[in-house]
Amino acid sequence: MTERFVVLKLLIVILRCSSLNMGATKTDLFTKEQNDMAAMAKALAHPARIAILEYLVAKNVCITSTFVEELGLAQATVSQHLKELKLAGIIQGSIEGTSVCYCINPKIWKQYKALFNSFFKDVAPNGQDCC
Amino acid sequence: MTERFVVLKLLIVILRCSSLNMGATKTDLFTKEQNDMAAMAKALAHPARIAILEYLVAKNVCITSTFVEELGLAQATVSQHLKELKLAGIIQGSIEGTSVCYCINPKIWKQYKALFNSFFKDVAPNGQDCC
DNA sequence: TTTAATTATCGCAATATTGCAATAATACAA
DNA sequence: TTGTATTATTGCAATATTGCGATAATTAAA
Repeated sequence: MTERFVVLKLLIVILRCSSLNMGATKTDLFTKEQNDMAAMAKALAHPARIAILEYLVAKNVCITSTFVEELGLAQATVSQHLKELKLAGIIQGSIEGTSVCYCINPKIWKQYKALFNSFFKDVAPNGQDCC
Repeated sequence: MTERFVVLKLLIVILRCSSLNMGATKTDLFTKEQNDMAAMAKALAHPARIAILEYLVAKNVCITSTFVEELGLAQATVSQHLKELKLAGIIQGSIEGTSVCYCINPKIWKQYKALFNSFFKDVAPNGQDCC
């Protein structure tokens, strides 16, 4: 009786989990705009990537080895963060000898700026309680 | 000879990993402002949380059960996302009977708006190559 | 062609996030 | 007090992210 119940529960768990993708974000529940907005935020969701972007905005260009010195992270780690930013489109790299020179992608940068700006619409400055 | 080498390598790995915090973000390498900016971005880095904020901006107030219907995620999952947004300070909840009524925290919302806006400084619209 | 310099990728371990069922906690009504 | 409705928390599994050593790939110089 109790045994049967346990077996049944186990089967349910197995069925549920074997239908896969457990633990991953359910992107299909949301609009493309919402998923894109979240993806943009994710690209900014690490202090190293914030630091990289701030540095590029201030200095215009920078090569990987300088980022490694500036950030204090291992070369492999920095390379990965740069890859993510490049994948998000917000920076671009051009090969310069044995180095790679990175800079902001101005077009995508402006898109980010515009989308974040329109996301943060003005809200009424109501009091402490909502309802 | 080879054996000694292997043992030494193992020891190095153990020492390195036992100094702990492996896999976690190295926040101490960055400024408070950079960590804060990344944390704000992280709060927005999920489509469900984007959807929640958009809904609140549009409708002003909303209770948990409505979010559950709107989002199509399980109640536990929605509750967790609301908790994260509350922890980030960007929303606030007030108990209304057996429900909890959520709304944007206008003060923090404006802070987010201002900080994202000042993060996306204007960049020169240079060409394809950086250097 | 060999060597040096620089960057990208692989493989692994640790931590973090996502999602949900089950259950606990809370507030109201009967 | 007991039951009902709603929300929060717990515990677990799956996936994602972070970090880095080792190594491969790429480019320029010798």
